[in-house]
Amino acid sequence: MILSEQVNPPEIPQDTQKSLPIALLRAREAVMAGFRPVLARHGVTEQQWRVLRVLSEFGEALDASNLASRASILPPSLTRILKVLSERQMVKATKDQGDGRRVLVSILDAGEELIHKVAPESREIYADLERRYGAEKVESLLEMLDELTIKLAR
Amino acid sequence: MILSEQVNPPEIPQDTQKSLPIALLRAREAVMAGFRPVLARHGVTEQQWRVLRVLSEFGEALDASNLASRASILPPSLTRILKVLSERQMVKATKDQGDGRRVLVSILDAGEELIHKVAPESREIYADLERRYGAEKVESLLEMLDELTIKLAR
DNA sequence: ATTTTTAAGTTAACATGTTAATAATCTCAG
DNA sequence: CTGAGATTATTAACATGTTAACTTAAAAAT
Repeated sequence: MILSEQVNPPEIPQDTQKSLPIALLRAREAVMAGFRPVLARHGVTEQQWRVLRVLSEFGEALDASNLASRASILPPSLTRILKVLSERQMVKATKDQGDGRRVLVSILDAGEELIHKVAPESREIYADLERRYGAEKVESLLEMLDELTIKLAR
Repeated sequence: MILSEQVNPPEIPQDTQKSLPIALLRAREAVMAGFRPVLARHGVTEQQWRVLRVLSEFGEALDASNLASRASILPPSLTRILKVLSERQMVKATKDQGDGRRVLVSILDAGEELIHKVAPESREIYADLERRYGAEKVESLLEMLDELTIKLAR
């Protein structure tokens, strides 16, 4: 046995965890871990869910760019997602009259139904999160994240 | 001109932005927007960079599970990433003697070189972030994110 | 010692992220 | 009115995320 043998490697990768991008990624994963099963049980992905939610909350048709921006999804991804959601009769995409480039997307009944079915469970997950982490802290964290996003958006 | 014409749609999707997962996603995107170009200029993706960084900081070989966990990358993704990094001679993967299931990954010279070339620019980006958002706030945000991650990890 | 169970990685299949190129349409200067 | 330039959406190509199935090897049980 050699005395100068190094000690066991540290369990905590200090520097790596001090990275803001990774901390954001891990936090997001931790939050979504509770939420994803609910969506999976209803047969939709997280991104499909975001698209439906934005459309439902906005209340009327949205063009693709706007929709992509609000749902934080890149245009190429949105194109594919809309293909799936259209086949499932959850949304409808039509060409804009007056501007042939734009595609107007609106939510259909099947989409609204899904929203209404998932919403209660979703609220429950969120409530549990606030119980565990603290509702005020959630609010505070949201503000800090928004501020960071805004200050870096240039 | 019709007077009852609706006003322009609001720029700010209130409800949608109150979602923690989306806020985390947007913040992460805002941070990475400054960082990604640096990595792209050096020919690596964000995830490849994370793998190299973990290996470099750890200082010795890591088995795949451990590496995946520390880099916040899922095992299937890691398998593919290691294939690429191995071809580029940036890492080396060998079977563990004594446990034939484990794969031990270590960083090679080309990998360390990349780290040393990118690190200065990386620090610069991070410094700029702290200038814009505030170094104390970054610290505070990191703590809150870590706490959230821990409290949800069950 | 053989069987059973666990554990570690990989592969498969599909969805999305990411960047660049392309297609289609609109705008506007000339 | 026309053609250059800008805008919107799609397509392409590759990388990663995500879950499940599968393979191999180690550990535990009988």
